[in-house]
Amino acid sequence: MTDSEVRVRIAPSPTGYFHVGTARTAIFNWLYARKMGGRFFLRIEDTDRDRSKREYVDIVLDGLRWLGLDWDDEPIFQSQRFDSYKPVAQELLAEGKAYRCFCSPEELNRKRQQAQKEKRNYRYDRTCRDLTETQIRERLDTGIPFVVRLKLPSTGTVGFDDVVLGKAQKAYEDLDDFIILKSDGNAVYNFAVVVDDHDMGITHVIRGNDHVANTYLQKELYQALGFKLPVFAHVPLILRPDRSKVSKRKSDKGVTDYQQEGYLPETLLNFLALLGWSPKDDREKMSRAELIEAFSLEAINAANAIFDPEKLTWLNGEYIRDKSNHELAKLVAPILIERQFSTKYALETRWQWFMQVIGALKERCKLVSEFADKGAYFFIDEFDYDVKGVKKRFGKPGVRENLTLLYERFDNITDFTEATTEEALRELVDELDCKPAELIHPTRLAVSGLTGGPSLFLLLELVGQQQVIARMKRAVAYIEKMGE
RNA sequence: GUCCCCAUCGUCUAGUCUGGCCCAGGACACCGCCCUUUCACGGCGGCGACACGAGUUCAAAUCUCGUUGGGGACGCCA
Repeated sequence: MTDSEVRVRIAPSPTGYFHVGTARTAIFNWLYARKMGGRFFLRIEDTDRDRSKREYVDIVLDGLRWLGLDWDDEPIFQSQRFDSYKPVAQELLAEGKAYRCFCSPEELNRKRQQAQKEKRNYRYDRTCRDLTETQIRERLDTGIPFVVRLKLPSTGTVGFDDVVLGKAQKAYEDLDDFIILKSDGNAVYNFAVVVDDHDMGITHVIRGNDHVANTYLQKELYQALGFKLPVFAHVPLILRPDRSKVSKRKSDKGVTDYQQEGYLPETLLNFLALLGWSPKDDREKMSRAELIEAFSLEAINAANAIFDPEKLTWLNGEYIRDKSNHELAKLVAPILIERQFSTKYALETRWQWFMQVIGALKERCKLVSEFADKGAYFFIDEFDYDVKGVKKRFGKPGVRENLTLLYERFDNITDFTEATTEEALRELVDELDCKPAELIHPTRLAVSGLTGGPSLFLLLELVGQQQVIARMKRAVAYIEKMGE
């Protein structure tokens, strides 16, 4: 690694859910690395065995891959670095910058509750900070478990420069001699992060602003250890419409959910990149390359942002319309197969037709899954009629007769196309001396079950002569039954 | 509760650092109109914000202070 090289990382903890906030932080880190010609690393923070499961790691990895956020080198697992922390803590202990604390969790808890009761702000009272050598020996010999705490000054302030927030500072009085090593000898998050970031040569720490409180503590560690301080950039949080933090517990959607619902990776990448950051011009739709080109840490906002699902959906519609029919067909096929609307074989043998169907539906779909929702009738014959549509289109007098006359004409067409079906319908319109709409709407409902959709004549051609006639007959029978 | 951070349309934001070009620009959503066999797409137009109060200044969305509101952190979790 060279001195000038930018090295950033995303450090997710695998909880079985790929948080949009994590994804957005990953995007910012990735964009910055790619923009600066630097390196983007992945570090899995899996030291909490209770919560971290192996298969959960894949959820994060798959999500990152799906978004196209390629990371450099192999991911680093914090759980495999357990041994790296202890020696560093020993060093701190030896230098008198840290000390052993023999206070029991119960005792601490009691004090914490007491403080809360008295409405005081709780801080560790530093009971063990000035234990003599012999006192420490005694306790060690008795086998009392201990944690290691970092010594902090009691007066003055800590501060750091943040690219997003500017200067942030806090009084030492509000800070604790925090624990760096648990009684089981393992590192606590704030300690592990500093050691890891240093060992990985991280130059820029770009993370959510829910970490600013940690940063003051971590800065103390950097100083005690003589490590070079990285550049900090605390990015705003993503909030739900009710302004609270997006979370799995509130059953908010994760990246995986958006993927499954039919959102495109380029949509999510683009949308998330624009939450808390802006290119400073009017661009809303930006490609990967444009995002990299325009990105800068300085342009990141300090204010938290609310996730607007409607805007996300709009953007997705934009991206869908940009895609070729072939690309979309490839994305829609698995959904059709999964819903048993079609089979792989059937789609492959009618690929040209399938692409036409996709083309007909394209500007009406904002989600990939909508092609299956709104175009089911292209693949299956059994569908219900839209309830409102039935009232409006099948309820009028003469509809049954007109539909009958029309399908008879359709039956006589030798080359059943968009043009010939239109010709046949318009001819009948002339003879009946009615409005085109009087035939068009009931026919659409009969053939598709819906009141809206692609141009009727294109729709007829794509559904095919036999199906069209069969469905119109079915509709006539249905209307007859209605009348009874 | 304590500490920290934040504050422009309902939402995402430009403008704030480097006061005047801003009676505030764009986008989503919403509402109209146009296109049209429907639904969409597209085009055009509309609605809609500088949280409040002081101060500094010839001039404040922009600077300062306060108030209010919102968020976050307060674990031998990460």
